[in-house]
Amino acid sequence: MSHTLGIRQAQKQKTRQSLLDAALGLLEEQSLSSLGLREVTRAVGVAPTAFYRHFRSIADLGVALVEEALGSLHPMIRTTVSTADDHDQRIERAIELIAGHVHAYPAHVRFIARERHGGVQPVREAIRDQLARFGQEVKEELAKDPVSEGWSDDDLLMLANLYVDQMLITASLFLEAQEASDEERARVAQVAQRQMRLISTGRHHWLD
Amino acid sequence: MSHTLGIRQAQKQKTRQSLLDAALGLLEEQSLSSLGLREVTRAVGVAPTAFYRHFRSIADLGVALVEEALGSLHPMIRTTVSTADDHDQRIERAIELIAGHVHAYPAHVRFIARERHGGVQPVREAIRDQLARFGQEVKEELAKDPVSEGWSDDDLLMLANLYVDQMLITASLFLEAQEASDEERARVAQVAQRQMRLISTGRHHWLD
DNA sequence: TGTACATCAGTGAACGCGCGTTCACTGATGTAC
DNA sequence: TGTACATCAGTGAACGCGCGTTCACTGATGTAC
Repeated sequence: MSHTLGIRQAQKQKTRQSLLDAALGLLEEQSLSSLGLREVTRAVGVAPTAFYRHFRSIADLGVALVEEALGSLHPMIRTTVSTADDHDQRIERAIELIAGHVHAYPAHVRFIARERHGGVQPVREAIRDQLARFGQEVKEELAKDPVSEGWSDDDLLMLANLYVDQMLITASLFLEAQEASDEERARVAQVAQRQMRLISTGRHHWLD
Repeated sequence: MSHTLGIRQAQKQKTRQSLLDAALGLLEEQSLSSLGLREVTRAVGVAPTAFYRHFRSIADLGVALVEEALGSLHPMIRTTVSTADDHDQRIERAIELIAGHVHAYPAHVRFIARERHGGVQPVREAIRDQLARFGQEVKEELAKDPVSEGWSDDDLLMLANLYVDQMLITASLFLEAQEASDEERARVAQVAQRQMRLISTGRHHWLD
């Protein structure tokens, strides 16, 4: 049978998760650097001092949120880049995947977009590290594609990071379009698709 | 002769500018949404209440900072995009211009990168509006280029916004590289140049 | 299974502090004659 | 040029409030026998 946590551990994890969830909710309308510890505990319904049983500080909680928001995305990104479809179909599915993710986890996406250049250094660094990993992973998948024959390692990474940044921009545009109409969302998808296609066109003629 | 402000008006503008400068300095290490009014007035050396003679709120000051940071950039961007050089030279000069701007106004650049997705809505909107203007202006300049023959208006704007986003990403990378070595800055410049060139390559083959 | 002790997640009072905003004020600058 | 009044940028005291952090605590859960 699977390892079962003790009652105490299970309850602790539950409270910790509540703190993360509450913080994420409160961050829809402010930045991490202005989020208060008491604000978070109040939202959860525990004493302010309980916070310290789980995190050293708000910055520490922020780093945990980065892991929660990006940690599980690595396999998803790998498969999306590597699937053996036609190139245009691959782009289309990538955009759909981003739209779906933004729809399912809008608060996480907003958090990453906001704190990527935000005022809390450890959180910025955690995001930068995760994005660098994405870049490496996309590069590795791109390297397997026959189109990449003759490409230098530097150029593959350059292209991979271009794709990663483009994904983030697209996610942030979908986020803005969330509260708008279906038409607006479709428009965002179409523009994002054509930008990706233009980059892809550049890729195919890079060594001309 | 030019219009001279009264002593009172001149002094008022000076204090206002001091508030903006002090705020920008304090924002190197935090976000606007956590910046305090008293913090700003303390840094300037005026009473907290003096703040209200110039701005309704910190958000209001933030909007003024957006104008200061981006307002004067419009002509600069137009000339950079439109100059009649060789395409590769144009890219090289654009990257140099960004590097120079980041070096001359690091705090302004950091402010825009940070608050573009930050926690203060009016500021986010002001930045979005300015960037949309940049997009339009770049589009208009691109339209004059013979390479754009046969392009739809939508596609021109799509490309223009791709360039604008790429400029911001590059600026933000230069900012991170500011405190690092010359080599690091050169590496950023090289990667940025090749990304721009790849986009440019896609542009030349878009209608193939 | 029952008992005696250890652990530790969450409590609640207390602290000193800086916050944003109000208000009536002052005194230098501006204006009308 | 001089005078008398108006304007208004900046002041300083006061307010109520929520903040982060400390501390000794409680009582349910865990562990050893």
